[in-house]
Amino acid sequence: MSEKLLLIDGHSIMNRAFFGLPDLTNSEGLHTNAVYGFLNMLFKMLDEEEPQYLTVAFDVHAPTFRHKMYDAYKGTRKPMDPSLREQIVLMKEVLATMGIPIASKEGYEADDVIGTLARKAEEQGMMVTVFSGDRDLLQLATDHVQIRIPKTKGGKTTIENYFAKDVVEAYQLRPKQIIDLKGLMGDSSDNIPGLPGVGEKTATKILLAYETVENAYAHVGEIKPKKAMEAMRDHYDLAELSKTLATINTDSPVDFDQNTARLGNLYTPEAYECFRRLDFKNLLSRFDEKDRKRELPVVKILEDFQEATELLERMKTCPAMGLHLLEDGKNIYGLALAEEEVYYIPAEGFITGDYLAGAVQELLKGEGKISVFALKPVLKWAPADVKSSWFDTHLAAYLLNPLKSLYTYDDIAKEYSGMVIPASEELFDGKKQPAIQKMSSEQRAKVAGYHALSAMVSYEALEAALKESGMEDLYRDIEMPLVRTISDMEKEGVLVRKEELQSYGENLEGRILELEKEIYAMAGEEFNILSPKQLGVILFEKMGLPGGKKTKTGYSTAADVLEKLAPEQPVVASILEYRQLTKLKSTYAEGLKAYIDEDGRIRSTFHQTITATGRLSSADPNLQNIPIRMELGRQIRKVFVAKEGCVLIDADYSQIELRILAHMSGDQKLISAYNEAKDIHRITASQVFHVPFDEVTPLQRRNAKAVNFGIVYGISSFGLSQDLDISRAEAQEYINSYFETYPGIKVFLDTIVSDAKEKGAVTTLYGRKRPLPELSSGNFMQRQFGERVAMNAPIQGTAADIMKIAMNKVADRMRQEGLQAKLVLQVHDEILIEAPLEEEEKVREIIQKEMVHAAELSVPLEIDMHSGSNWFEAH
DNA sequence: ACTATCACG
DNA sequence: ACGTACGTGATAGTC
Repeated sequence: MSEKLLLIDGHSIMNRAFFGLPDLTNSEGLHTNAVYGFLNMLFKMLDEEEPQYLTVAFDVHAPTFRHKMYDAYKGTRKPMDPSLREQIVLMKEVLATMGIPIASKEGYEADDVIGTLARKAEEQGMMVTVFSGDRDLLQLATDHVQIRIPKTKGGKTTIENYFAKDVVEAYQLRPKQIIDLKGLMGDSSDNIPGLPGVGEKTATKILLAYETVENAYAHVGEIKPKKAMEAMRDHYDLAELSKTLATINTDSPVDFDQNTARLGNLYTPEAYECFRRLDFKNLLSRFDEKDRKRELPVVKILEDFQEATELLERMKTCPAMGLHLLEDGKNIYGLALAEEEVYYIPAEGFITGDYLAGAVQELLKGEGKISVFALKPVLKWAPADVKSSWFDTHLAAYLLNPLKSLYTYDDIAKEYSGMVIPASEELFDGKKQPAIQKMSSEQRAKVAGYHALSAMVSYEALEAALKESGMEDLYRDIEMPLVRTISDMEKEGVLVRKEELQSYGENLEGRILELEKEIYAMAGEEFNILSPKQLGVILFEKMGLPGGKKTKTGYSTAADVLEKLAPEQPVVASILEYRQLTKLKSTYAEGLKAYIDEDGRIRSTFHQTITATGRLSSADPNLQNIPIRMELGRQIRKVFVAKEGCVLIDADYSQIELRILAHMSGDQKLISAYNEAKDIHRITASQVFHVPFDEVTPLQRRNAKAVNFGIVYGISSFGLSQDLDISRAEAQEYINSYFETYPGIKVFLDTIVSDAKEKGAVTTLYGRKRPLPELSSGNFMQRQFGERVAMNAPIQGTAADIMKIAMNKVADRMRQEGLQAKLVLQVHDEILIEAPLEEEEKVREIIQKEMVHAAELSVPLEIDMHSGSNWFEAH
């Protein structure tokens, strides 16, 4: 095996970190995000590449005056952000403490230094990995030189890897032709002009035909797209210049010296002190030889009763442990505990599931730190008040990055401790995890043991990261206690009248068959009405309706489209009703029936780690989308009932998001509006359209309401125009006059967006963060989307925070005051409680007080509250 | 596995 | 010139 050199493009990687991470500062107020990001990526590369040699290249001067020729010619070069400039100085100091060599050369760019070192190392028979964010460097790729480029997509960073063959695969061009490519298409981020009107597609086509810029010019008359031909003919000097600018000099006066570059011990006392001073707490664990080098422990299976009980006894006083209960909601199959070693106790023989549940309950009483991958299932078996010595790694990882679709024990361990633990797929041969009953005992031990191990090794770094990003209080005071609240709520479930649900479905069936016949008759043939494809053919081809294409695959048959297209067509009305009824039947009547437990209750799962904004989500079944807007659908709510002797109490916040907007923006006019009037949409209409409050027309109120919603969603004239079915210009006028009326809102939204661009994330009142990778996208649409998300997420997220606080308070008080009443559902701004009749009054007082005072804003929080024997009545 | 549609806040 | 309102989950159809 040949030795390997890792070459890092210092500026490029720091630049990415600087713009990609929130603005971190240490206790002295020093900005550290770029340094921190660089170090994280450096360590990741070292772990993956395991090189013997390492060098970081920098330009001599910051900012780099690369491409002087062109800068002089164009006179545009943004000066470097002073904070980044300072961090580059700091970075070099940090690297020095770790003994990592820095390469740079007066008069040459870092690219040239990297190119030269890569070539020389390759000539010495080494493998080379170049790590940079700059695609220019692809020209350096060979069979032995790999270029690795980090790429952020959907919030997570992946790395693209290019040997020469990979460049060919991705670009259809040899690495050297990347220079020609830039020569033709330019590179705005590098101030390379390129030819006007020539983009990647055209440039590639030209190079596939002519190999090089020079040869293409020699055949300039033959160049295919006429525009490109003219550009080449008239601006060849630009192409030549661009090519020169894009060329990396692999013959600059630097030498690769094995002795200097050899990788020694990075974890020096000086580096430790330096990391500590910079508050890089979660990087400090790398200095601990034991943690860093620690190999994957074997999971010890304790089948012997004596051994198992001894372990459980000993663990009661363990200062810190990872714990994982292997269960599926019905049975407990085993318990894993991790400290120095990892143990698994199967529920077999004398050790029953109940015994293990009792053991967990005892362990939870201990003083030591207990870290779990997911607390909720543990609390279902062992209910208890959440203690501050407990830690849920899954929940913490979600707060730190709520955009991931999945949080797995192996990912968390890798990211927050560096330990590589086999993923679940590895244990099950690439397949998804089977039911626990179907696992072998070794598999059970590993699944449980690895979860416990991951929790054990990850919690310190997670805790430090939460603190660093200002989410410690959110985690401790809101999210962790909420685990208990949700656990209890899920366990309780909501009572459903199965027979009534059944007959509701049967009633629908009759009308559905009727509609089906009608539609077939009008269409002149039988077809599948629910197939957009078949329906499209019938409506737009056979029946000749004015069909506008809309979706990727064909005609859109969405309800709003059909309504606009043919409001008078009876077949359209029938189709829409058919859709509505089949939806009610399949999703609600039949769908829900399948979830009714033995005791007549439905137990949904409320996920705490799904949404980007901090809301809960409900699944299996989803009880947060039970119909209400249409009368027929709304009837379904009558089957959700209170049990004998109880009543359902429903309470929902009144316009909580708009109130939060009023508070966060501080707009005096909106704040006073809330302190004065009951009907906010009416008062908005009155102020925006300049009419007396009592003379607001229903249409004006409707429009004002739509604008209010739009503001919360991250207003756009297009969206508003779609919603109100008006022209974009009209929508824009509404928006303009709204902002004139409430100037504070405009300032607030503008500030949020510019803040978000600077920090790469937005924050709720309670510190919850929503990263915004979309804002740095090269795609205009994506950026536009990012701006709307930036406006919406703090508002929606703060509402979610407040509701979570309220739920905790309500549940706590009901429990503490010895009431039987229980939370049974949450629907974002609404909670549903089942209470014994004799507790109704007391519970209503609790709900009123705790929901309204969950937060003290500059406008009052108000709720609507109703009781009834079923959900229909109570809402 | 993906798309289109539609239920909710 | 682009083509969008923000956040979810379930179902049926299609590939």
